[in-house]
Amino acid sequence: MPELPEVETIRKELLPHVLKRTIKSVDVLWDRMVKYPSVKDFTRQVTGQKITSLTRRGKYLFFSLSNGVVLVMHMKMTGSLVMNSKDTKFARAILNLDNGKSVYFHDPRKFGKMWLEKDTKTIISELGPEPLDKDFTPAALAAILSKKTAPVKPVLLDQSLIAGIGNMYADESLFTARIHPEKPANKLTKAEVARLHAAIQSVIQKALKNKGASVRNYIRPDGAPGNAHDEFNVAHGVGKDCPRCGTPIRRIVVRGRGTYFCPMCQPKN
DNA sequence: CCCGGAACCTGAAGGC
DNA sequence: TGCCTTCAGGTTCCGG
Repeated sequence: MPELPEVETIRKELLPHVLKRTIKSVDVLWDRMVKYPSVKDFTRQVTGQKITSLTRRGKYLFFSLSNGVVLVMHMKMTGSLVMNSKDTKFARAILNLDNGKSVYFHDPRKFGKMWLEKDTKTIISELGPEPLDKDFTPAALAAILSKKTAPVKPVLLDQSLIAGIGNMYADESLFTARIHPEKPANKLTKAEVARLHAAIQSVIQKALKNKGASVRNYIRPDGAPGNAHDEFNVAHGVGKDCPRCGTPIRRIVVRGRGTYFCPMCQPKN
């Protein structure tokens, strides 16, 4: 699924195609993917505007437009942005640019959304720090975890606490830090918090380097897959063995999320 | 506040 | 081969 590394890869690779381009027209092929305003008002406010910047926070993409409006996109589970796509079976919206290129919003599941905001603050203020932010220190993570009695995994997934981590990278981070996903967040030792902090950063950095993980429908703007899933240790690894100790990877459900871990390397106690 | 569950959707995978 | 059921998981919303 598109998490921070996937959305950042989309942003980086889309940028040269869209920066300073004018949106000549918009085709909305699935009306309900526009959260607000109405499709008609959305189209009116976007058409003819120049894209002045493309930024990201957590899993949200922000196209800043020359009229001051911000076009926000969220890929949810199966969304992707592809330049000049030939396969239009799952195209839900198309931005046609003045350089003759088009941005296709593909989304088989139709969970993805786009909408307009007056600035990025309305979204960013609801989000916690990003894993690679300067202010995401071990002490900051410790403060976040100490307030929660919930299992550590859903805390990592809470975007208002930390922005950008999804199911795959939560599992990978907990494996790397050798922490059981159901351990109560406020029960982690200082050493575990330090390991988890380092693990989150290294997992996200590695995934960025590998241009995201193509486990489901995620593809990059040029249509190519990412490679981060090649280096997964446990995520979606049922039927495989732990690369560290050889124990079969187990799948449990934590707060409704499929969760993969090594019962030997990540003991409950 | 906290939690569980449903809703949004449809392709893929598994069972029979 | 084909029908049916279940599963996937980001986010929001609703009820207990």
